[in-house]
Amino acid sequence: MSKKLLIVESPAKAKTIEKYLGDDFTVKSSYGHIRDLEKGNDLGVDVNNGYRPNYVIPTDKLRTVKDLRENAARVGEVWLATDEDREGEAISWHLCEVLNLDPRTTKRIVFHEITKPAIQKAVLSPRTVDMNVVNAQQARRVLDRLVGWELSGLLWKKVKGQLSAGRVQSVTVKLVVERERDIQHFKISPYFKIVAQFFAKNTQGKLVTFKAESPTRFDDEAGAEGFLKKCINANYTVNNIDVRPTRRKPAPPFTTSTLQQEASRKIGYSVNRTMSIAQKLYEEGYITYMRTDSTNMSESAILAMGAEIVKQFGEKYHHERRFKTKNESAQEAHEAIRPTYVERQSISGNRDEQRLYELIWKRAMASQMADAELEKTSVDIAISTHPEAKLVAEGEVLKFDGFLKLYLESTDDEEEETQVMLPPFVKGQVLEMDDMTATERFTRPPARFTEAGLVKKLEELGIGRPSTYAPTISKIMEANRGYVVKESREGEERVFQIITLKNNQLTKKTGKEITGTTKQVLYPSDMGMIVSDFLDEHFKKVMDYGFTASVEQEFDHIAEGKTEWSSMIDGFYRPFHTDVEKTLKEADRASGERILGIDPASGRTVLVRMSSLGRPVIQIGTGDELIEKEKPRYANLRPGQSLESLSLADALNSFQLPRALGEYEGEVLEVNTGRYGPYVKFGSTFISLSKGEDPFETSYDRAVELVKIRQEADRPLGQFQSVPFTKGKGKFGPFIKWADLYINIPARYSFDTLTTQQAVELIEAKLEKEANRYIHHWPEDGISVENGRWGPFVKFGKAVVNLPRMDGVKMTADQALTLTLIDVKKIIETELPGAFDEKKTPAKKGAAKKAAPKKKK
DNA sequence: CAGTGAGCGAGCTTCCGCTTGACTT
Repeated sequence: MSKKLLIVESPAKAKTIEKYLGDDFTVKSSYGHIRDLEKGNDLGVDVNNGYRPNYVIPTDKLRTVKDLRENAARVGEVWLATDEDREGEAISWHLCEVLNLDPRTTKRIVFHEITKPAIQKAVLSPRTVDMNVVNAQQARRVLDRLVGWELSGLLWKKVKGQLSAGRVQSVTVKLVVERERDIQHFKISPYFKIVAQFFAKNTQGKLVTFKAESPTRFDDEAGAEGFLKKCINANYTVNNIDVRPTRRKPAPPFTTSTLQQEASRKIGYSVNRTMSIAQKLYEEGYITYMRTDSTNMSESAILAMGAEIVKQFGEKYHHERRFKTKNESAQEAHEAIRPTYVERQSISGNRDEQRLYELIWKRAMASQMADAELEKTSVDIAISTHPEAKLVAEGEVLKFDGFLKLYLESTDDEEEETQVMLPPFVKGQVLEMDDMTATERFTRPPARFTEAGLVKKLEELGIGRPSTYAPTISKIMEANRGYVVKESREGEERVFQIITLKNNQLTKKTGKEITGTTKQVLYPSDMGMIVSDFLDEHFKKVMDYGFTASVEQEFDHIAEGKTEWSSMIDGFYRPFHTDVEKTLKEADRASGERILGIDPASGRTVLVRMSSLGRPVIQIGTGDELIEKEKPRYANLRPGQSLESLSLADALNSFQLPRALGEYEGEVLEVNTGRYGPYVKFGSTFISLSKGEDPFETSYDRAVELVKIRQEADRPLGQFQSVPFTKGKGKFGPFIKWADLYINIPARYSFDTLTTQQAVELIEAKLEKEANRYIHHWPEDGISVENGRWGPFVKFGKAVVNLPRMDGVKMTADQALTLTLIDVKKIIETELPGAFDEKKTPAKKGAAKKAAPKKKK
């Protein structure tokens, strides 16, 4: 009975595989990597000694490793079944190192799909760890550390502390910066397009209208007007009819990147949201693994989908397809993202989960369905008075829907034309025109990236991996040192000309439209631009979009055993490190400073720059202009302004704050902007302006309105247990404040007309819930066992302690009820050793525990 | 919470890629 231990990367996978393998194997998970380069003050790599890596087990992996060691000791043999890609091979090798296994003899198996036949087959042909592939991973890891650590360290000295740089994140930021500049420098030019509206009879003999457009466009109004003038008193005849059958093919099933794009376009999810919902679906067993670069599906899945399509739609709709992954950097360790059981058309779960699942199901099914067949019609219309010109009407008819029955891939282009059906025509047919218009249009600058659009670009460039797309996007948008911000901005009004020809009369008018409106798109911050420019100037090679692709090729050579990994790293590192040293010595601090001109009032220099706090600032007066001990005047940038594009006039405008608005009820009213955004000051009370409100525009009336709202909110609504309560609107929506308690007001109540009676009900309900929160409560010990979102947990002062698991399973509330104070103290003692030794207050313990992981390197 | 921002300058920060659970508004 020599049982075997099989180690995979994902616990969800472990569960499934254990089911397929039967009693011979125990299957455990490594939860990804188990060792990493040491994270100290040095590089964690010995650059003077063949780049020897210093690997350690991170503290949060100690438990996993301990568990694996115990399991390994219990069995006769350990098998490694980590993913078949560079990282997976390395994890297997690290497991050998940590579990004292010989990599030359330890059995290593791989599967690209988690199906019973695939796994049973894999077990029959084990191999051993491929050290060449492991070395390619070590090279990847070491290179990323050297680049990341040295560039970040340089930024701390030349720009600001806390900043980060790396092979992936820095070019990602550069993409956003360059796109923004392309947009800023784009020259919008107007043109006129000509569209005529005609009448014709449809197949039922009913008169309908259709549109035809001139293929020629005009650069100016005179040209467009000339065209229309020429059409006065013209006759229009059908000159040529071109009918062309076309086909459309379904897109391949989802990879991580395409899932993120479509979930963003079709249901508006951020990449993070998509991934966390997909993770949930995966853990529930509804879909295959969600971090993949492959469009391949298992044979059994292809068969099952075929059967389902035939069953639901008939044989005609079925077309078996196998998709080749186009992306060169793909490592294809997993399948495409597909439903595990195609018969399951919908799932239980919350709305988000259902919508994402439905998207995945449809996309996978559609990929095995027949082409859609269309008929495209193009009709040329001759103009009697204008023989060298023509108008063209285009239409499209769907002859057979095929895969479109289920799924149509979206595009980023907003101006997606919907299908137009044309009436039937015969050659020579005379058409009656309703009107013809020349409308002024404008060339459009490239669009800013959405999160998912940026992921798409990264994938095209081979930068980053499926598991890192979402974290990379989050990284560059991090709150305090964001290089990139996601924002929606309002557009501007634009006037355009319209010339109409109707009843042989020309008329002109102007129209208005809003242009440049954006929704949840990525803008570079000032810091993003400064850092990106700095790195680009001094590290051309690393900042080149092709850098990752070229080092990937070198990693491939290592994996094939053609190159020794440390010599590859040496070839990169020597010149790179020289550049770092040189930049450190020679480069100026990067502050993005720009002189805007002279302040007419004082005659002093006006400039913008990044302050040492990492905030952009406008400054008046510098160096010699200031008299002794005098400080320059400072002002902040307003939302939407940037260091790079701020004008002198806008800069001077910002010095209008603080602005006195007058008096109200004998108190001074003033508007200003502070650390927490713009506010109105009323005597000694501060009232924040609502989001997007411009302090430069705030009127006296608006300020009084805000004061009144505040006074209203502060007026007690009533009393409960002789303690007054008030209502207000906060970060998390409307609330009632009673004593120290904040109680959310649910949407079913009307905030404005909330009665005292209703408020009391809400307070009572909250108190009731608070009471139920505790499973045990020992206030004198500062200990409680409470019901949390993830089940029961122990609270010790401010510290949170998890209850021990039984075979990895969490304790239920009922089980927690049986715990005594002694039991709970023991649990705390194990988790927080020495918690009861000294005479420290529980609160201090909590603080100490929180600080601990940071200090321990 | 509410007008900072050089100047003097301790000691801190950081990478990419695998994974999940984290934790108590």
